[in-house]
Amino acid sequence: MQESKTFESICNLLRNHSYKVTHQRQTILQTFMEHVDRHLSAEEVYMLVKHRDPEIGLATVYRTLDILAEIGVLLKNDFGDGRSRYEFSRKDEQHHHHHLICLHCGNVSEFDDDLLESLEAVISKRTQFKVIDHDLKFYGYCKKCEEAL
Amino acid sequence: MQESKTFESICNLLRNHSYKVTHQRQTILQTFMEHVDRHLSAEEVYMLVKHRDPEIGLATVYRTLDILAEIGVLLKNDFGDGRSRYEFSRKDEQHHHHHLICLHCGNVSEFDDDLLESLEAVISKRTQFKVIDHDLKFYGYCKKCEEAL
DNA sequence: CTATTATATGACAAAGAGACTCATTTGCAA
DNA sequence: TTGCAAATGAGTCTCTTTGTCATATAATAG
Ligand SMILES: [Mn+2]
Ligand SMILES: [Mn+2]
Ligand SMILES: [Zn+2]
Ligand SMILES: [Zn+2]
Repeated sequence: MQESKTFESICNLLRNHSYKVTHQRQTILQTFMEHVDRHLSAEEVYMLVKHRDPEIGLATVYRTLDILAEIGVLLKNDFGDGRSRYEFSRKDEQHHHHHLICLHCGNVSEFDDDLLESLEAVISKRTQFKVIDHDLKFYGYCKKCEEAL
Repeated sequence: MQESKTFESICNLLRNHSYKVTHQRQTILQTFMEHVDRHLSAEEVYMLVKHRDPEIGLATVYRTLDILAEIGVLLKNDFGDGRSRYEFSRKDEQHHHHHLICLHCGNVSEFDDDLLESLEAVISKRTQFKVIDHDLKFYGYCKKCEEAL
């Protein structure tokens, strides 16, 4: 049974992993939940969070994002811009979506597809490599930038 | 007509892009050609190069690798270990291979497949995104590590 | 072959993301 | 309410990569 990721369920998830549900972690989580569709960096989260509670430190943001990724609430991405970017992990996706990264404006959009599952099987069969996960990114130009050129 | 990537042809490629063929660039290139199958970081190249010419500076290695990637001689990869890794670009591959990264020992192996070409076409059709390039990595365990666990 | 000059180089400093340190604070279980 | 392990914030530190600049050197013209 797949538990839906409400604020409360995530707090419980923290407790189940014996992490304390601190005021700071709640604020960071709440802030993140208001930007479900975005791919935020630690610094960006820090800025958003500071608006709600200026006392929170950057190190705490880094630590909290790490923990949320570790317990499966967030996904940590690397889009090649020199900083990690986090997004809310959808409750209903067994294997995650792919990313379309615009080489001009940096905008990140998404693409769903399960073709990679079969490719993982091919790899495990053809090579001696046991595949656990994959990461697929497409680089190109978004509609807006393509039209502007 | 595909020119084969000999040492001389790459020197000419540098000249054609109005880059000077300096002693340092030749040494770095020669060193790289002795490790065709590896995915070297700038620091690793620096160490190998220092053996042949201890006078070469790290900044020059960084700059040279950048240039060689820019003119298509090298490919710049990010395997998530916090540093860029370069490899010789094969003359005969229109679209590059994928990488299998071991989560235990960090070893990188390769996998050839052209399934992604068709996926790029699907994306360009289904979304408004103009795909230029892609990057596919698989994470898991290499034969050696899988057996040892 | 020599002079000219734009480019390249090496040493060093600096930037930027993120991890580490440690004194102080706080969640939470007893 | 108390006790204490865990968490926090401020600052320091590490590491990769880029920037600066005085000096050196390919490439080119004469
Ligand atoms: Mn996403
Ligand atoms: Mn490779
Ligand atoms: Zn764009
Ligand atoms: Zn391994």
